[in-house]
Amino acid sequence: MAAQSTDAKIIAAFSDLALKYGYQGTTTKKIAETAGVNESTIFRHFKDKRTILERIINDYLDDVDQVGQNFQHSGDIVTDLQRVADIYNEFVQHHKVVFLVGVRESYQFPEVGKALQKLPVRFVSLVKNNFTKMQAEGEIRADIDTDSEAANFVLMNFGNAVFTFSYQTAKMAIPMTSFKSENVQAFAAHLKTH
Amino acid sequence: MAAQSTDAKIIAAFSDLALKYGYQGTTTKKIAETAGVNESTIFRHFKDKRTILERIINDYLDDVDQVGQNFQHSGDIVTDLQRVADIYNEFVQHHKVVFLVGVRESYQFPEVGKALQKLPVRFVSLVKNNFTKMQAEGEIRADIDTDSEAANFVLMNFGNAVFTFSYQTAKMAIPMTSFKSENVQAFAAHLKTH
DNA sequence: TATGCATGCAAGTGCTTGCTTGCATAATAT
DNA sequence: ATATTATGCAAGCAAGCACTTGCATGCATA
Repeated sequence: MAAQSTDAKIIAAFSDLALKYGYQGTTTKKIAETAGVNESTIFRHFKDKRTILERIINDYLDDVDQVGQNFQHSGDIVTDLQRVADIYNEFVQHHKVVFLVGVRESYQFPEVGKALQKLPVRFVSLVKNNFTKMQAEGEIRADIDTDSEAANFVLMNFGNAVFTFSYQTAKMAIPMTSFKSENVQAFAAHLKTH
Repeated sequence: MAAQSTDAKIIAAFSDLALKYGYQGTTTKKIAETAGVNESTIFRHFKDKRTILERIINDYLDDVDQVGQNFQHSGDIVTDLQRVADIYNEFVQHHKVVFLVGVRESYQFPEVGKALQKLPVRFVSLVKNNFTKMQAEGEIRADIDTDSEAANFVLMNFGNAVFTFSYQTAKMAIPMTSFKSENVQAFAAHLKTH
């Protein structure tokens, strides 16, 4: 294990705790314990607690405008939507602190709420463009409303992500492999030209 | 406006604030101000802050096992799913405090998390039963996987509910009328026998 | 060897939180 | 009329919070 910088240790501890207890429930004392660092050290590295979150948000902001940018259009609707679901899921997992704080505590962090809004916007347009292309190719039906379908698909992925985080302890969450092979597959099959 | 009992005023104030600021962000001082009641009065009516929430959870629990019980099967898939979406939405609106605290702060309230899990379970089975019946009637396709379709529909409604609450200030939320006439309609149309 | 930097440690500060207490007052029920 | 009940009010308490400060210590660099 590579030696972690103090900054990194603090951010890792903060992230761990924020997932479990939320931002408000994450105290600087607990961050210090978890990071194996003195509490005062935290404030030598970060002006205040909020600044730790802001650093994490900045990482997210660096990524969000590029997500799905290198998406590979396969020509098959099922494959494509499964890829999109994967990209969405990986992005959310990678930025789960921002995602969860945004969903849970955006009333405290308008900035996080605003930042998070970019996600559905980007994915809806990604999916919608894909649908339009596939309609032209004759892969999917011409008579569908691409706006509604794209919104539905993103809502489904969003719902699944929130559901997974909220209920992961309860074994109710759908494993990603099943979500793709069953749920996404079922959704995609309906769009296919027949 | 009918004179509200002190209990009711406190619960109403708590609910208002919990929606805006979450449970942790709802202080007894603010509850008192909002309810127009002295802070000490709160503790004469409720053992502690948590008990206020518990009262609200009990109301939810009284309802959740009966939701959708009097659902009227119309025979038309679009109509039926629109009705289900309505029932889901009304239930969530009516119990939004439990819904939101459950989504946001279930790590603090395992009881709320557990209580909330009943919702998707109930709706999935409601929708699935409906699908099975409609397949027998020839209204919807026989070759669909009713489990996946029901899960997708509930995920979509859940996602939309969370999304609406999180982003209602940002004008990004989908109005319920559009959600029904466009999103639900698109979903349902795919299931129909052709 | 000397200098600077990052950290630990211990103490503490001011604020907010949930919650309590004792007493005065007014309305309500008997 | 008397007793009971509900409330307001003011003060306060213990705990937890984010954050600060001063000093000692070790480590790396010059």
